[in-house]
Amino acid sequence: MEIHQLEYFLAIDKYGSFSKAALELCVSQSSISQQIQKLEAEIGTRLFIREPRKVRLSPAGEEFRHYAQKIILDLEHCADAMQQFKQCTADRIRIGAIATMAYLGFDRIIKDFLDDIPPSPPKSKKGRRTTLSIGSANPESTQHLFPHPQQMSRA
Amino acid sequence: MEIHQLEYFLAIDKYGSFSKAALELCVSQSSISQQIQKLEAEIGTRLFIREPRKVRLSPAGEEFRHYAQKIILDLEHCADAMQQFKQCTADRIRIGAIATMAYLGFDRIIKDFLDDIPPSPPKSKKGRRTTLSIGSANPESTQHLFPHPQQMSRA
DNA sequence: TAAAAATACTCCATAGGTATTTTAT
DNA sequence: ATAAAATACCTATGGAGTATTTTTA
Repeated sequence: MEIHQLEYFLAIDKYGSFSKAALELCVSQSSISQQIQKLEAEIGTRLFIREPRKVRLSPAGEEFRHYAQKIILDLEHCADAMQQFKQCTADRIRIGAIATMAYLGFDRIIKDFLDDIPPSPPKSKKGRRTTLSIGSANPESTQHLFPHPQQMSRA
Repeated sequence: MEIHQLEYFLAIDKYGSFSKAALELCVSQSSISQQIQKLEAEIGTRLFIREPRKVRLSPAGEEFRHYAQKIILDLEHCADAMQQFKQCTADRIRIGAIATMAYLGFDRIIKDFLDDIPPSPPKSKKGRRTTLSIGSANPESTQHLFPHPQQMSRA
């Protein structure tokens, strides 16, 4: 039994459809189908009754839903509770895109986003500042809009 | 976050050691180490404080344990609850072993086990009976101690 | 210096993808 | 005839293994 199988199960129940659930979860209908079959094989019975236009829960599925919801909810609570301990050892996110994206204002969107979030505290020697660079795959032509301190010229 | 990571986490907490947990779980110490690092990376903080002779929970780990136990317990309850729906579409288990195993009475052990469990109901046409065959990899020399009905001679 | 964890690789099982077929009204 | 699930087949991510190195009381 896997967490993603529980998530797939709940999404199918929510939409009454394997394909709708696939769209919602951004995975293929085939993957959903395979994972549910695997889950059903492990449990030893069908969880869904397949009808031509929709799927509904079998009695076993009804029972299973109860647990699936509880477990997924607990996982969320767990993730929430752990937030307070999260240590932001800031690293760099590199976003690659064709030049047209900058022309369309993609850089502006990112800069505005960065302006919205609180600046990371420049405390520890290991900690890094949030920075933003826009450039091409060729490092030479990269414009460092918000260069790391070490990379800034001493001018 | 994965279920096996929660299980690894709890085993380490139980034994105060990555290696002991690995033994208990029948996986390598390396796998335990990797999975815990992955989990810690996802959560954003260390769950264990590594000391030379033992590991203990960090404050985040203490908090995490609470959730991990709850989730694993729910998963067990779920599995238990689903037992009642299990449809035993009996299939065949093939156990391969060197000839010496039969000499040592392995076949007897299995036969005694089968005698202990209730016979599967020979109801549906798809249902199969529990059977036991002892033989070599060469099908010709296989002794069918409990052959399938179809395979029995008509004598 | 000796234990235990971390790391560097290698392998392979399997989740997920695309394309197609089956199924049931 | 059609919409949806199942299946066949392929790819690639990542879990697990072995061997080795690092760590610290």
